[in-house]
Amino acid sequence: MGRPKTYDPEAIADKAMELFWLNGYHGTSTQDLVDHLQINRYSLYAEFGSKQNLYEEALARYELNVVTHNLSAVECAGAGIADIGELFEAFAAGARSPNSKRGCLMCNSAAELAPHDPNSQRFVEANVKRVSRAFSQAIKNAQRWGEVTPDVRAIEEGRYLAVTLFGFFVMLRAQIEPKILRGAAKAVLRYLEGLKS
Amino acid sequence: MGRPKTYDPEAIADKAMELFWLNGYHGTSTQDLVDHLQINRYSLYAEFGSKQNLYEEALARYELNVVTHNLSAVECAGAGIADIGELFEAFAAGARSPNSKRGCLMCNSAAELAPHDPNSQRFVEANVKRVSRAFSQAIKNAQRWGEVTPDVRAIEEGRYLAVTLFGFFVMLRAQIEPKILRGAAKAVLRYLEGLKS
DNA sequence: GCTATAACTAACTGATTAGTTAGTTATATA
DNA sequence: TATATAACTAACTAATCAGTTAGTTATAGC
Repeated sequence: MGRPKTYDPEAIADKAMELFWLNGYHGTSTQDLVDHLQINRYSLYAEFGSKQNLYEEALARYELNVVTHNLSAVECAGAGIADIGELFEAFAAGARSPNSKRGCLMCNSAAELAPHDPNSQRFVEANVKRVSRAFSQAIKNAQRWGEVTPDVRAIEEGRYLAVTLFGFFVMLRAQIEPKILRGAAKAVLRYLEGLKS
Repeated sequence: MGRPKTYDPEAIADKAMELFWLNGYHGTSTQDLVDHLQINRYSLYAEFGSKQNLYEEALARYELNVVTHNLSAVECAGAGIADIGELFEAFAAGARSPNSKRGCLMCNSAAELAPHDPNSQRFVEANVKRVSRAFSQAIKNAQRWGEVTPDVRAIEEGRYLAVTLFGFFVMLRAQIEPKILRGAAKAVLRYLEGLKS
């Protein structure tokens, strides 16, 4: 009963995610949200409670949708070294493209909010662990079928690749010259080759 | 002539740098600056013009003092592979230490302001290039005295290391579990060893 | 069609934002 | 010691911040 909502809560959260992703938490005002989301101020607060809460909703949806999409090839059961390399090449290829300056919402949140907001910190840390595990799992896969030598420490290498990926995200967001990322990606590929022998 | 300043402009800029470093640009209000710097509101604006201007002053001083200090071992003429490794080990060792959550001001600026502020972007890009060059120069040094094989592409590897270092900074700022950075640092050391053969 | 319910509109709150200004005070020079 | 100069204090501005509220409207169930 009662008047039905004229908005779709998930669609609103997705649009909020886009705004926070591009402009950051402090760089996105509630007025920006009201202006760009198809929702009025009252309903925004009735639905999400606070700006902070909506931001956390955005982080959750980013993890669920964007990260899952970006990591799909590396997280799949048959992932190997080539899939890791292609991930880095793809991000390097996107340098200074229209959407690249959004970087990664988790990375942006790490720099802007994580040191002062425990909730954001947990989201970021969970994301880092997920990415680390995805990489190390892909390396373990490659070890299982003999592509990578058994002496390689998959967990440490996975953490290393995760940290490096966050470095790529920072470069994308700062619109650093593409040649920097292309050079870095080439080095990543050679490093990955080195795991094989 | 006229009444003398009761403050030291450089000391004020340094304190501003500390605040921006810890809390970010949007996270530091002019009131915060007035409260924590030994300067009154009028003089703050008379001396620095605007918050934005003071922030750029802070970036410049960070580059001049902090970055120069952190890179000193790698930028010196006799730097080699060991100096690069020690740099990463030192940052990894600082994970979750009191000051580590400041991360790196250039990295924080990259995530918060660079995509929307051309001036900040230039500071960040210049810093990335400086760090890249420092690493590649150290690799070239090592090649000159035969520590590193001549086929290693020093420039690309330097860019790679710079990107990875920014990844470390993000992890420090987000207070990620120390074991992640320790694992990553170990992998960096093995990677550096790999340059030798 | 009546009524309970919940979402709507739009104006509002007090706090905080970056930045300014009028009037006061301290010093170097003459 | 008189004066020009520049930094000081403290109150002020208009805009914006996140969040609230009173009154209106649309719908589902009866």
